[in-house]
Amino acid sequence: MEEKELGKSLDFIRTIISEDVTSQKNDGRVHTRFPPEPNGYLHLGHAKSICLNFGIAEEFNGLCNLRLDDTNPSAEKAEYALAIQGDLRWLGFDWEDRLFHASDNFQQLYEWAIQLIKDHKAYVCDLTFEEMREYRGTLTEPGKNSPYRNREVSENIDLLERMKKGEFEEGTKTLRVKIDMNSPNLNMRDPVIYRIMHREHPETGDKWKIYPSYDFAHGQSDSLEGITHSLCTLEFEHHRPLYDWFCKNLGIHHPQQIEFARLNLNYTVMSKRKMLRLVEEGHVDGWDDPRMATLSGMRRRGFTPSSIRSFCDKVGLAKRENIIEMELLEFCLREDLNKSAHRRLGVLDPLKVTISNYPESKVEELDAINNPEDPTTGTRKVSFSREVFIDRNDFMEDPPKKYFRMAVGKEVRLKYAYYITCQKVIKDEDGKIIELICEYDPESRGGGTPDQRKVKGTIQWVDSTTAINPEIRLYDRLFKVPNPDEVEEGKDFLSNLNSDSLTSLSDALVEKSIEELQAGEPFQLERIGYFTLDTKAQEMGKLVLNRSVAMRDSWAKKHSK
RNA sequence: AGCCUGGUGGUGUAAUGGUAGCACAGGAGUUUUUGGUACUCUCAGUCGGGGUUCGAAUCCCUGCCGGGCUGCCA
Repeated sequence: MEEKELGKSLDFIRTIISEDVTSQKNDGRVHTRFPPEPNGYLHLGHAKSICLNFGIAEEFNGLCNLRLDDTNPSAEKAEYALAIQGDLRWLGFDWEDRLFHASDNFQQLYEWAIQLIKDHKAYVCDLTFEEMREYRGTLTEPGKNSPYRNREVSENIDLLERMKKGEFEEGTKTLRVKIDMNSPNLNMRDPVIYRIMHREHPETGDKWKIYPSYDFAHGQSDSLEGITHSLCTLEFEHHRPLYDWFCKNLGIHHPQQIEFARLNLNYTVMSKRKMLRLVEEGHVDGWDDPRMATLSGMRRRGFTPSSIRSFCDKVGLAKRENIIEMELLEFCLREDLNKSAHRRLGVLDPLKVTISNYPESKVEELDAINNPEDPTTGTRKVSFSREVFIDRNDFMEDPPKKYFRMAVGKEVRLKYAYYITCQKVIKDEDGKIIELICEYDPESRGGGTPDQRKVKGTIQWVDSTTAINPEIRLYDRLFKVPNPDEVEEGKDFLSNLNSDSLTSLSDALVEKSIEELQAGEPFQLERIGYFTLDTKAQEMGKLVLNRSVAMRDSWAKKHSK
């Protein structure tokens, strides 16, 4: 990652941090953290937070921790914790030996709860869910104090200890903190800081029967880890007064919470809840479906870590709600892959071309450039013979004016091979074109002629004697509309699903060298797009190509209007 | 409804009282053995209304619009 250049304008968070460093707040130290809850897979929205937290740490010579925010064992699993670390490493970030869990602090949090009780600032409450809701008041009306609010310190301690031991049923008691039932901020109306949960925890097993809430664990974990700037998304804004309240009343190191707007991408969904529905109801192939905005899905689709980091850098950072256009993501991928991906030849919809003046049994090896953007990658051999295949849409019987590709009587270049001219079109009984009879110019070997004559069209092809036939999957946006949440009365986001988001091609032909590639390794099929081999298919011994993103196509764009 | 928060081209983001800039998208062109890439040019914006000021995207007032909050989720 490159350093932020001095003099470049900083976003509002970096501005705050840089001022703090200048004023020697926290002794000029910068320490951030990325704190996912291990209850699902990481997605692009997390990537924004990851790049922010790790990026800032690096730019300010600080540190960034990974913390698993595991305060609620009902949905959290070790499997997720592992996947999170894998995705993070894949993205290219390193937390060294600083992997922490909120659960590492359960004992300390418990002691702090006792301290709050002794300070008359916390109490055990017997109100049920329903009662508590009634007592809380509403957005416009104040709440009223719980009848249990003034229990004796000793009784509170006794009750909390028994809650901890598991003497009470779930939902029968909570530990609440005594703040202000009249506060306009509902989070301050005596929030619950411990609830009873008779549940195994992935880290602490059955040791605890009570678990701290997010509000009671997050700021304190930040504090214990020596975090200086606690960056989170906007919906935690109303929790900041609570965050501050705990640090102040516990008298502990007080990190600064700063909120930023979360990332939204059009034509997709970015919440765990909605993604979970897509997975559970079978609308996609799993969390790592290549159409999903999860990091695992994007990895399988063929996104590179650096393209995602570049994207996160470009989306900017502010407090206003935003919906980023998919085009920016695609741009970042193409920008990266154009420079790094090797080129290969393939045709999605093969059309046979017989070169009538090419010797029957001759097969020759031609040189093809691996990457014109990087000459050091050299060339490879591709075979050529009398019978090759081109893409069906590279031929037209009645071409429009500026059509540069093949048509009867027109000369085109087969890339890296020869100039050919179509003489004749062969059709089946239904009138479908099944073969083109062409003649080649032996002088044009390699794609150029001694007389330097120009051909406007250059098309890709594959040789019939060596081509292989993998399955090719093309992906489109998952939803038909930019904002899937915009729905008619009575419908939900699933009604906006794009039923054509996956297209599988079975007839495609590609050059043989592709079977030697590793899953995940990006390559370009010239003029078609960037691809990678599907991981899951490769594990099963099948060759499946996922298209990561199509090439920009200004011709198609113009002619679709 | 109350509280909090935010409004800059189509999208996103800068400018912190002094030339409204950058990127993506869109349009036009040059180069090209990818209708790709690269390069050039171009379109397009301060939510409305008042005020303060020599000067306002920026400060004040007011209206409008968006988002968040009534979990023992995070």
